[in-house]
This record gives sequence, structure tokens and C-alpha cells, in this order.
Amino acid sequence: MVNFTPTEEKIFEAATAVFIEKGLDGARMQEIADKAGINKALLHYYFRSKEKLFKTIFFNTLTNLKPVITQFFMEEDNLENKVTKFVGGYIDFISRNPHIPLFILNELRKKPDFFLENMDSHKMINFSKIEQILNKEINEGRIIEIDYRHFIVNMISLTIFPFIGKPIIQFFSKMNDEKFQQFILERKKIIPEIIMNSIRP
Amino acid sequence: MVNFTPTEEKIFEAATAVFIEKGLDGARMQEIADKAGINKALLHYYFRSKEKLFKTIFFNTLTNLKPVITQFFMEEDNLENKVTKFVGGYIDFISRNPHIPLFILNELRKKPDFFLENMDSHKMINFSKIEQILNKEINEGRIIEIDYRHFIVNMISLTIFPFIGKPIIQFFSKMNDEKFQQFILERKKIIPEIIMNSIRP
DNA sequence: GTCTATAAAGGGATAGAC
DNA sequence: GTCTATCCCTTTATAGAC
Repeated sequence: MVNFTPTEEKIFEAATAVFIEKGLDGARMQEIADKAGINKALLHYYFRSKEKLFKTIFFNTLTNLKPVITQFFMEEDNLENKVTKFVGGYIDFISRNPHIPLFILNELRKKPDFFLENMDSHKMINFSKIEQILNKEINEGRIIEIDYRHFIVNMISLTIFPFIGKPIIQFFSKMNDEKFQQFILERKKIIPEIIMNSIRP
Repeated sequence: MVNFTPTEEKIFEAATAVFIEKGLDGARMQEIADKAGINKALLHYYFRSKEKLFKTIFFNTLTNLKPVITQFFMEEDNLENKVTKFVGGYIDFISRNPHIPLFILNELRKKPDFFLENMDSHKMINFSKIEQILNKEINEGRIIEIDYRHFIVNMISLTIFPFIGKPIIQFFSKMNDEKFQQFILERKKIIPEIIMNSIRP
């Protein structure tokens, strides 16, 4: 993180790991201090309270999710490329940080206001461009009529849910971690096909 | 719950609501007692510890999820009917209990063993039937080659994720609760179409 | 800035009266 | 079976020395 002293940086790294793994309620300041190689008092010296430290971590984590989203919603490209990039980009990112989706969604459910109050949504997502692209394709008869909200939710559902449901999927289909990673990679190809198939006339 | 005295029943109802909303770490015995209209001591009299009370709630909640799953994996029917019933059944159930998926998946991630140790998986799900049905369709050329695991994960992702992502979806697409419910109902029709489309030759 | 020690509050669990 | 009172460990947060 920019503008952080080395100590702040250590705390930040440790807190990120602990909060994402345990959640706000499950995380312990002691564990964060241990992981950062300092003591509890220093946590409060730098970040004042658990709540404030959590906020820093939470919104930074959200920020890390932005690039692939903004690329999808803002960049000029054809529909299939956009979908392929989004799915590939997200699978790569979440593969490296597999606990982030559940962390975000879970904390968000407990405090929905938290989000509204602190997000600058319009700098992140503007539906008008993707809506416009879809409408053009619909009007020129290249795809069927589709509500852009379902289109987006379908794409995100297929991409992210497998990470959230990992323990159940692995349990029932008896995949080890390696097989599961393989399974996830296969989806980079499968999901864009499903999405594009679902709107073909 | 069967075999419960009226007091146990009250505790059970209150604990279910609180644990599902707050999670194991976030739940407070005091809040459960208040909601049940009794005091903390009685909770321990009947359920011994927070951990034991939680286990009761958790596994009962899992049991409630079973019928639609077993119907899908066990019942004799054609593929399209199976998918339609599964999607419809789950959307109905989760609409009535919208916080259950995140509750289950979140607790499961924190303690993956919890599940393995206590689930009688094979009474619940047996993949051989659905695999067999898919293979028959593939061999007779009515659908394309598809890994049954992706087929199942796709169906579940499209059905369940929108509930998990509700706060984000509502935030970005500016739907109120009524509109969101409408959005979810539309998916009963959309999801089976996508799934069946994705395997058409 | 960083530490040790400790205050202060929170929350699960139990004893004992009724 | 149900209550009040209380124990006691855990955890956040601060005071104060260095």
C-alpha cells in the first residue's frame, strides 16, 4: 500500500490475511499482531481500533477487484472478447486469492449500508455502455432479446460461484486441490461458450 | 423439530434465526435467549454449549436443503424436467430462506472437516444416475459431450449465486426488494433455457 | 515508535434458589 | 424447568516506561 511505513505495511499484510480468512467477527487482534511480528499496542497506535483496521482492509480488497470489472464495463471491444477477458481475468485473480469473494459477500450481507456509504460506484461501473452494445446486437438480429442484468449476473455467477462452493464441490465430486484447479481452468473456455450460446438466435 | 418440548422449540427457532444471520462467531447467546423469551442459563440447560447448539442448527439446516437435491439426483425423469424442477425448487426454497446459502458456505469454509465428519453424503447424492442419463443422451447424439461436473456446477451457480450476491446486484442495478424478487422469478425460466441450450448439438 | 502491564468490557458457562 | 447472580476467561483498548 502506498504511503505506508514498513511497520504499517507489515500490519496491513497480516491483517489482510487474517480478516479474509476469519472474517471481522472471527479475527483476533492478537493473531494479527503475532503474524506481523509486533504487539497489540502497536496495532492501536497505527490504526486506532479493530473496526478502523478492518475498514482499511475491506475497502482495499474491493479496490483490488476493480480493474477486471472496469475493463469489462468501460473498454471498447466486441461482446465475445469482453466476456472472455472478464471470465479469464477473474478466474486468474481469484485463483490467487480464493477466499476473497466469500469474505466480501459475507461481510457485505451483515452490513449492507457499509457499502453504499463508502463506494464510489459510478467511477467503477456504468451499465450504459454494455447495455448499448447488447441493444445494438439485438437490433441487428445477431443475438436474441436479453435483459442485460441477467446477462451480467449469469456471467458472474458461473465465474465466481465455483470458488465459493469449493468445499462442497470437492466433497461430492471427490476432487483433490490439483484436480479442482484443473476443473476451474476448464471453465475459462466453457463459460464464454455458455454465455454466447445463451444469446444466439 | 420433532421430539422437542415447547421451550426447546422456542430456543431452536431463535437460534436458527440468529446463527443464520450472524454466523457462529457473530452470534451471541444473550441475543438468542432474548429472542426466545428466556434467559441464557436455560440455553445451557437444554443445549449444554454454544458449540452444541450451533451443530444442531447447522445440520438441521443442511437437512432442509436435501429434498430438492435428492429429487434431482435420484428421481426418474427426463433431463429438462429434472433441471426445471431443481431450479424452481431451489429458487422457491431460498426465496423463503435467503440467507441460508451464505451461512452454510461460510461456516463450511472455516471448518471443512465439520462437513466430512458428519455428512452421510451417499444417502444424499449419487452422481451415477445423472452421469448415466447424460451419457445416454451423448451417445444417442441428442446433446454434446459435457463433463457432468460442469453441468451440475453451472446449474447450481446460476441458481444460487444471485441470492449470495444480492446486496451487490441490488446496489449496482438499483433494484428495490420487490424488483429483485421479480428478477429472481424470471430466472426460473431463464436458467433451464441456458442450461439446455449449452448442451444442444 | 515500540514495548510491558493493566484496565475495562464482553460473553460463555455454572451455582444455587425457587 | 426456570430464574438471578456470579464466575472467569477472552479480547479490545489504553497508560506509561523506554
